[in-house]
Amino acid sequence: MTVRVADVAERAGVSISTVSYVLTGKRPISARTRERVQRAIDELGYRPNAGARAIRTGTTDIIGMVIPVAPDVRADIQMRFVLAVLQQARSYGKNVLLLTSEGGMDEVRNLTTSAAVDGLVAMEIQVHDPRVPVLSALSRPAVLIGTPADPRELPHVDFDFAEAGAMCARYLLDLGHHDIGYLGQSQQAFDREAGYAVRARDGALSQLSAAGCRNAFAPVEPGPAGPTQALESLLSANPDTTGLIVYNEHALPHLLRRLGELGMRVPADMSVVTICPEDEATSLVPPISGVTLPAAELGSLAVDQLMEILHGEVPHPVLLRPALTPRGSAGPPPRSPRTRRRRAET
Amino acid sequence: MTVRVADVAERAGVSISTVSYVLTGKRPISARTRERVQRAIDELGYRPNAGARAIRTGTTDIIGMVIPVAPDVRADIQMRFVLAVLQQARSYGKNVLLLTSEGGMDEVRNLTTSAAVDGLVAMEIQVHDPRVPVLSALSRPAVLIGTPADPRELPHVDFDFAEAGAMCARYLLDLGHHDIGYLGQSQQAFDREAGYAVRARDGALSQLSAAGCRNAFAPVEPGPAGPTQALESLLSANPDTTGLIVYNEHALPHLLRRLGELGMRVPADMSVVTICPEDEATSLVPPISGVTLPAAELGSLAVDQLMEILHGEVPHPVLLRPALTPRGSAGPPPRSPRTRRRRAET
DNA sequence: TTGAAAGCGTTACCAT
DNA sequence: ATGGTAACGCTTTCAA
Repeated sequence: MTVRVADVAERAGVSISTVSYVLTGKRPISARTRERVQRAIDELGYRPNAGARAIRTGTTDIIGMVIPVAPDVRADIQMRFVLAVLQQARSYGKNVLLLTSEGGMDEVRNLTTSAAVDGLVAMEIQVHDPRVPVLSALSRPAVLIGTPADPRELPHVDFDFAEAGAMCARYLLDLGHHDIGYLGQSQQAFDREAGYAVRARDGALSQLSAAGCRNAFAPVEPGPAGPTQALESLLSANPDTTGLIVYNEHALPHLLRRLGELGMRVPADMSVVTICPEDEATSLVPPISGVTLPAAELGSLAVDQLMEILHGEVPHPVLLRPALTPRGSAGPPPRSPRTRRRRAET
Repeated sequence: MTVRVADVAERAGVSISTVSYVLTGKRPISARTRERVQRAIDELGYRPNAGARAIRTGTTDIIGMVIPVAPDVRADIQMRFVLAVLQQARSYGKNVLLLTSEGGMDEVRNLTTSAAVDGLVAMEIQVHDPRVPVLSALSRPAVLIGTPADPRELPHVDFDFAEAGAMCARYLLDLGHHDIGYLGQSQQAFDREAGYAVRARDGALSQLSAAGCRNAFAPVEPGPAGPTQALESLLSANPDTTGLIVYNEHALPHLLRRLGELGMRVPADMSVVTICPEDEATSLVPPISGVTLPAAELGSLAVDQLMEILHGEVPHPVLLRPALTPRGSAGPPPRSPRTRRRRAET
């Protein structure tokens, strides 16, 4: 039924170990022998048994990817990370086992202790993440996508969300805006201190405060009403708001619709900048200026870093620098705020 | 370094086999012995080595999930299937290895032949899918999410997309519409004959034709312009169109915005029904009536079916029946088509 | 109710 | 350049 090395060896007329060495390439084999073995392998359709190999080498060529299933995490954003990790893993000949951290880290611990995975990549890291101490106590390396409070705790790759937020703020400030609102992730995300959510907000708000400018912040709840409510909250805190920083992919379409309903044109009456993946920003009407979230790159780098560690190297921490791409959704503030408000209220 | 059964046995003062039997529960163990062994396991933090177990039992407790990476497949829809499969697999104590079928099925074949997975779930099945013969030739069972041309080829679970399309059509027909357009998936999806895309469209269009009603079809390309162009194409084919069937999640927000720009109110001037996951439909403004796509249920059922097969049972094919939920986005057609068109053209 | 020992299919050390 | 064989950690048959 199942083809083993012994079958290949017999057919090729060589010893078992020779077949193994042909497979691993760990010692020189004469061209003729290799060719004969290869033919036997092809003819028999032989593939080395994964379990047997794992037990000998202590390696499974499987990377575990720990994803949370928080209901407020946008599935498509999450999928970008997963696909990037998957693709990069495959480029190293590794496979990806998908793991949920809901219901505790027991499953992750089990799979690691049972040597089912060579290493781990974990995403959606919180500033004080209870999973981080668990991960660093494991016998296999783990790389975080995101930065925990103590950055020395585990190797990680991240995007400079604080600078991304600050960059959005400076962009609007440089355009002459003085009344700027920040629409962020859901309250839940802030409650659990999701790194990206808090750092982007703090980066933006501290930049705005430093410029002595009036500013307000509102989280955006999931659901169609969330963006509308959040916008309302910002406008009632400061009716003269002329610029919005939006870091919430779900919010953007609803926000733009709502602005339209209020008679506010983008960017004539309201400037909008965002932090989100490039294609999300360009697929909106109008396209939204902003900082590109390099989801795929982060996933890819996390795998690179894990592979370095597995090869015994000491990885360099990675913090990707943001860049802002203008797409025409932000301009100078309107001359007369009152005019704008009056029109909006009609 | 690594804790083995022998360590547990020694600590508990029993034999290796006793420890193993405590673990597998395959033979009666006295309460006292079991307790002692369990304590030793806990104290040592022992977990059975996955590779060693796999080599003995011929089972890895890993399910492979084959996903395509077609650029026109909505990532968030795909993620629903993946998460559902993941969650259901875990309820059986199984783990999920994520596999891409881009670049051929070699990887899938390798992992199966090397006994790395116990079985497979494959999604995004095309009517004539080159992956299906590969999957049915494997030594491990595979369950499809979707129906191939020859349904006997492999076990599968599916949603009755033809009936879903027909149901949308009948709903609009019953409301009195006679001029109905169908906005479908991307041309790519139709080119590769993605099961859901072609069956939903054919189900809807044949129902419309049977009712002797004028109808038109347009695929919707990805990108912000796609929905607008598709709508234009439908309206130029039949300017009197009063009802739209939309099976393209990406299209809905842009479509609604465009209808607004054209001065067409939903449902007063244009009725809209859709096939999509429930939360997508309810998170739109206005909420869109339509058939709920049971993505999570399909993923879950696929795993159930795979588990049945792995337990030696013969699975029953599953074809979920659609149901239409009214949400107010469809109503009777406007009295005078001309009036509507004139207003729209202003 | 428990123990001893024979494999499972591979890799890699020690030979030749 | 190639071959024999011990070992990896576990499950399970055979014995007691």
